[in-house]
Amino acid sequence: MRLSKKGEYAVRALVEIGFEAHLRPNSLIQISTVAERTNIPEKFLEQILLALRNGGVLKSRRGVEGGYALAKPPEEINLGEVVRLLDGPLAPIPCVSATAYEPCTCPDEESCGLRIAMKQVRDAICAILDNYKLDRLISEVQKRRASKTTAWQFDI
Amino acid sequence: MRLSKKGEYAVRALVEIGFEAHLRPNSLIQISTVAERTNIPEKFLEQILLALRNGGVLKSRRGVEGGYALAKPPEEINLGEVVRLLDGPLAPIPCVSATAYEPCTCPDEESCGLRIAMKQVRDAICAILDNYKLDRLISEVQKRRASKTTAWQFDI
DNA sequence: CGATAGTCGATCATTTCAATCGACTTTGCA
DNA sequence: TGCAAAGTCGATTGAAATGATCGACTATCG
Repeated sequence: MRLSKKGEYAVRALVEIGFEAHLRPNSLIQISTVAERTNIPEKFLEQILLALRNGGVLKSRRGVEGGYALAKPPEEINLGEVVRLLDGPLAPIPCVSATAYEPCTCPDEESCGLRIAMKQVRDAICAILDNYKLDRLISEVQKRRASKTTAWQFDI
Repeated sequence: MRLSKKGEYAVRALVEIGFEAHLRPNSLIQISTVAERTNIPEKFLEQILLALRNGGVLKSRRGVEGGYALAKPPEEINLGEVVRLLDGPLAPIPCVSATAYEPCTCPDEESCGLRIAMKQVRDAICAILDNYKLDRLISEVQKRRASKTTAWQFDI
């Protein structure tokens, strides 16, 4: 039931890019900067950001002063979308996928026990990720980062 | 976020074995029979049943009239246990796994957005699978199989 | 023109997955 | 005792996915 590195890096990078957008609206951030800050191999990250761009989540500009930015406001980007873009369907098995259904090899899909259970798992995963908007995630992150720095700031 | 074939086959086979136990208590069922009924490659199924046996979910007897049966009552077998046995941890990423934690490459685990979101996913998956007992699953299956056959039986 | 930065396709090594093979052991029964 | 049925076990295989890297190309700005 693992998320791939691509899916993992995509979310981590997106949080960083969204964070930057929050600090400096209308700015662009470079692949190399994102790679540094997130600890993601730069060349690999390149592929991932490109996929996010082609999927309409990011926009980019080439050349000097170029870089990436969110293609839409963070409240319109949800994690389900992002993970699907890089990892494919969220469903644990294809016969319970709403977005990429494929039949199973079991004798009868209607009464298949595995399917009954995995349908519930799929629904639970989708309920979380399809409703997790980037703005909410970023504010969660911000809250935690803030409580780290202020911890010693007030401790004079 | 896929379940492997092993995990898939394990649950399907277990439902079949549990079903048999319900119909004929104290009986053993052969690999070949399970393979036929569930449409699972026999030699592959062999590996899986062996793992379930070594994991304490099934018991077996060799030789003539040998076969497999549940090692404990179906209300003591949960799907989380079964899936972990064949597929490893349920968590989407190792840094949110309770049973197999491993650190991440992100700069700060505490404030990592990916981790915040995936923790929730992990909890949701575990809440479902660790509480899904085999007896409940089997009765769900039975209900659906029954409604299939009686559909025409009453339709005289 | 030249530096910067994204784009794109190809390639690669490793691991995982799904499955199969063959030899072996245990068991029950004739 | 010997044979057939059935589980056990280790090795191997082929294919695919994964994670990553390389190098050439293109757009943009000053």
